[in-house]
Amino acid sequence: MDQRDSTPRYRHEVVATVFRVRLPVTDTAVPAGLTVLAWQRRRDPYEGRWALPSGPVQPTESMAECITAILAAKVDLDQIAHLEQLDTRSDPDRDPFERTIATAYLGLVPVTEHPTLPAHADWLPVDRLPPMAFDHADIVASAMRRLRNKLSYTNLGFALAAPSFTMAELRQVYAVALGRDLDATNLHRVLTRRGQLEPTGRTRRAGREGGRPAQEFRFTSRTAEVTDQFAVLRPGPGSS
Amino acid sequence: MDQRDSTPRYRHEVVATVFRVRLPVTDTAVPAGLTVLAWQRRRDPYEGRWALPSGPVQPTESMAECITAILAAKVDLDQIAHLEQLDTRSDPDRDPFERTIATAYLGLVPVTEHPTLPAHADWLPVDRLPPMAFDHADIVASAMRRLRNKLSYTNLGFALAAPSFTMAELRQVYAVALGRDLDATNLHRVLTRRGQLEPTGRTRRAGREGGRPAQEFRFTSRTAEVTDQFAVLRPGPGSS
DNA sequence: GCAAAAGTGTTAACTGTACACCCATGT
DNA sequence: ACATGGGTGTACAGTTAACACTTTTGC
Repeated sequence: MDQRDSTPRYRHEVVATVFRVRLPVTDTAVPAGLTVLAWQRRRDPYEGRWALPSGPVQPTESMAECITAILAAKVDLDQIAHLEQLDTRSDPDRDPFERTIATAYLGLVPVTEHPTLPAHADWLPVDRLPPMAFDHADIVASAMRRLRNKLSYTNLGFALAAPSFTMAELRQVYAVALGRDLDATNLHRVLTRRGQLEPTGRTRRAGREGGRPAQEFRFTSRTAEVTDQFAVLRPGPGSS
Repeated sequence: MDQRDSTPRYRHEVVATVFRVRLPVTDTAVPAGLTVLAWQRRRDPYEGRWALPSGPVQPTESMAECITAILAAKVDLDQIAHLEQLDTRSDPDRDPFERTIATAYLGLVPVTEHPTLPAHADWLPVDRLPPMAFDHADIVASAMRRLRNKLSYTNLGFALAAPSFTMAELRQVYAVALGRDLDATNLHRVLTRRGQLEPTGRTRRAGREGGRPAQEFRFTSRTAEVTDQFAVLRPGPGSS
């Protein structure tokens, strides 16, 4: 703050970690799992390696505008249901070409969206990532931790699920995103108690093998909200 | 990533939000409360206003090293018990002089430490902040939210409290940091169950007005750890 | 003995998991 | 009718807030 003119300048990038749930498809070898949007680099450094979408911040735009513009080049913007900032990486050697400070973002695309990707871009399974350029593998790992935590205490599920769904479908989405199975009954109870869920009134037709038709639900809000106060040291129920 | 040579460069700063609990002192007008380290600017922009410690990232250092160096100029480094990154601000107009991207950090100093501050620096009460330079008031607000949340589900209390303390003292520290009162009994139970607390074996002498002598406690760990898994959608106790 | 402060125990509320059971539909 | 899957209810465990009660000290 004191030597304003002798201050060094740096390249500053934003890096997008966009997740999408891939559901299991019956009679298919395509594995279910969480996937992340990436593209294969066609120049040095790290030519041939997979990398997250990224790009430099332009002089008149904020990082939020920048990440938006970068994602617009890969997918349809309406398909990004949630976007939030993660941490900023500043290791001087993280870019072998020139020092670059990078701010990571977390983006979420609902299962129902199927963006037409440009060439050299694809959805990679997070549990079997190929070698990634720069520190991008580490960025994916930290974005995943953030997503899994936030699924627990926020309504972030809305950004992964379809606009309307049955509880069985929602359970599948959560199971894939969390990387473990969970009980649809209890998921319903928890989300309902928090006021995250409401029935659409419609009902699905039963499958070809019979079974009771499922109710259709939707999330009450489609913007990010904290719906569960952290577990402890909270004021009692009486003091709200 | 594509136009490597036409990429613009920016000043990049780190900004420190260092909190310290000020306990109530009997027979004194000094108000108890959470305080934040700041200094009064002596040059434009925002001459005369209060600002958080900040400074530009140097070419060969990471931001972590940079924030450390900046704080070393204000306080003793051993006195910073915890330091973590917050969000990064990129509004093109946040610095009227020249575009500057800034990464905020959260630092914590225990109540027992009384750093000798340089001239024009002071601890400001967060609930009665004077007008601040740049977006620093907003940074303080977001740092406070982070601190208060983390006190609930991590062992971060160790960074605010003394090395050893009675439960009454610890309750005071938490009450000031959280901005509301809480029960020493329950605080003890919660922290003990999580394994955050252990008795030192020593015991304090009673006050001059009598009363049972207090046990002395300390935190079992003095590095940041998440001690409470988020409340929900967790695997059951049986599946661990 | 009495007041003051620390520590213990008890109760009630809330939240989440596990699981048995009932319900609606297609064949 | 019966298999299939959706939905409801119940039991249980874990965690926390609230608060009365006991213990230990100084005066």
